[in-house]
Amino acid sequence: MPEGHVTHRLADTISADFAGQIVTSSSPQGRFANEAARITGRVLTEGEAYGKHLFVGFDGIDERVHVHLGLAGRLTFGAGAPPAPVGAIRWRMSGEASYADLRGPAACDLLRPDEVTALLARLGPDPLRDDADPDLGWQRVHASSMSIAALLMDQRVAAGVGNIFRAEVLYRHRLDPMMAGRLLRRAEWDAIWDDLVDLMHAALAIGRIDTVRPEHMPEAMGRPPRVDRHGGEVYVYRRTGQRCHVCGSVVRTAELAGRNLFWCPGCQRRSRRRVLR
DNA sequence: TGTCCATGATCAA
DNA sequence: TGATCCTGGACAT
Repeated sequence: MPEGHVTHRLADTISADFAGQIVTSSSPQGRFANEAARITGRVLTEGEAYGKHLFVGFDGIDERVHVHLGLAGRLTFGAGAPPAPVGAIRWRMSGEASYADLRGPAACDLLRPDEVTALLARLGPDPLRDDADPDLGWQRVHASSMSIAALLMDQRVAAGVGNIFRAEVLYRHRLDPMMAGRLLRRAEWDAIWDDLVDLMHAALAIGRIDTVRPEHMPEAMGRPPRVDRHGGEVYVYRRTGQRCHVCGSVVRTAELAGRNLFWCPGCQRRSRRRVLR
């Protein structure tokens, strides 16, 4: 259940809980058994995240563990010695005082440095990383006739952005999701990028995605709190059929490239700008 | 107990 | 565009 802030948070937790410690590594489910065995007895150096990809390094071995949670994956932590495995645990790692369990990842591999390099070459700038260059994202957006909604899900445009940040950032900038990328102005992209940097850092710090501005928060508008199951206050994500907090229009949804897209037809108008169908 | 669904991405056609 | 993979939670039966 991850967008980029989750992966970065996990990387930070791994570093905080295990860095400098000799770890024990296993694969109760079995599919990562050979690789996991090579980790046991090594000192963990650090966890690091690029977009939705998580890397874990160890002393004395060039390869790094690479994890991508996909839709279903989750990485959880516990204190003390690990209990008997419950469910399908692909990778279990334990340190001096805690353990981590990985379930259902889309990817869990041991990658050589050249493989890591190749993987990172497929990623665009990550709003959560200081080394990100938003111009690389702009180049793709500016050159594309695809919708801005589709482009924001492209990890080469902005690594770590997922369905929630996509929907919410488009809402916050009042953009029609189906507007072609090439019709976006540079200033609009820069504003989107800056907003992603802010929103994703806030989500990283808080551990949930909040995108609603103070003046639109339920308390400020005299309404009861409305926190989505994902854990945050949002404008349109998964609010199909409910009224927009700002203009009162009914929030809509449509499937786009196999994912649910949410938007407010009142605030995100098909404006004077030409848009895709 | 079963089905559908999810903050994702890849692959074949 | 559709099928597929991964796991577990929500919901229906």
